[in-house]
Amino acid sequence: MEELLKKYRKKGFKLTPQRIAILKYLEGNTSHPTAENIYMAIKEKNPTVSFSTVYNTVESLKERGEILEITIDPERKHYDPNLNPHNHIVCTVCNRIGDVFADYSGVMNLPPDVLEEFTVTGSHVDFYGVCGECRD
Amino acid sequence: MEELLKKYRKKGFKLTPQRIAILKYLEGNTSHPTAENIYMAIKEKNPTVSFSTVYNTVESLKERGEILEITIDPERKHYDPNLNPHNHIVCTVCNRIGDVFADYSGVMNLPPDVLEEFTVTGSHVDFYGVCGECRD
DNA sequence: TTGGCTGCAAAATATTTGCAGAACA
DNA sequence: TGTTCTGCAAATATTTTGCAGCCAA
Repeated sequence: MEELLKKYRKKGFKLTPQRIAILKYLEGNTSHPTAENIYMAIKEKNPTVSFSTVYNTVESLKERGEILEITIDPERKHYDPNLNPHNHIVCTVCNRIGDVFADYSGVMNLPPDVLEEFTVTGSHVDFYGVCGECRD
Repeated sequence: MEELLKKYRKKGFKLTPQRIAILKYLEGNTSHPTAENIYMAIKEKNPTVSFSTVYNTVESLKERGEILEITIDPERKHYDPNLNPHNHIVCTVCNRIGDVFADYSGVMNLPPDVLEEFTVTGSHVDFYGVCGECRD
């Protein structure tokens, strides 16, 4: 845990109690939380934390490349602290997001007309489905 | 053009002047417009159209499977009248969305743990890049 | 005729921002 | 000590909704 804080201190990321709560919540978190999820989870132990601080902090972490913004749910942004290349599957009923660890790097072959118009920097493969809990 | 209206009439989709304007604007449109784009484009010739009507109509068209909602831009929803299987590439500078016509159906191979937890219904491959105009 | 659509306005939801005070480095 | 962060509140942006009147079928 101290490892985590040391890492951010070293990078010049100012550590306030609110930020520490956010970082601890995100560390190893695979639930792909929204800003509201983070806010709710943190509020329990840190009642004074504000929504602005959560938004400001995730924005800051996103800019520093410490977390990823996931654009798979049209209703709101989700965040993912797992920087290892992986993909996502979203339940079309409850919007829960799961991880998919598989290599789809082969899909980088693009038609010439696209390569002419765009300098391609990356790709995402997203999956859609229905999760076990929603199958009933 | 009359083909277009006939098609919707046949499906029991009530055709008002506002809806006709929206359908004509979307027909063959490859610009992946947002609700605002549609509203702005239509307002010129149809000054009384309201934002609600645009939202209601695209929602209705989406439910009927006549257009697709694109979730590639975290800031807003885009719509695509092209129902043929294809993918998208988004410019990370100006958010412009381009079409990618290529077959990536091979990516449907998912790890067993995911297949156990989800009934997979589909996949999307999205690309990120910088478009010609933003390269300067 | 009538059920569905429109437009207005208001509400709901998500996110951003200005600013004065607080606090980390 | 100074720069950055926090919290509040207000602003902004996107989308949805209630409802009275309208109109396509």
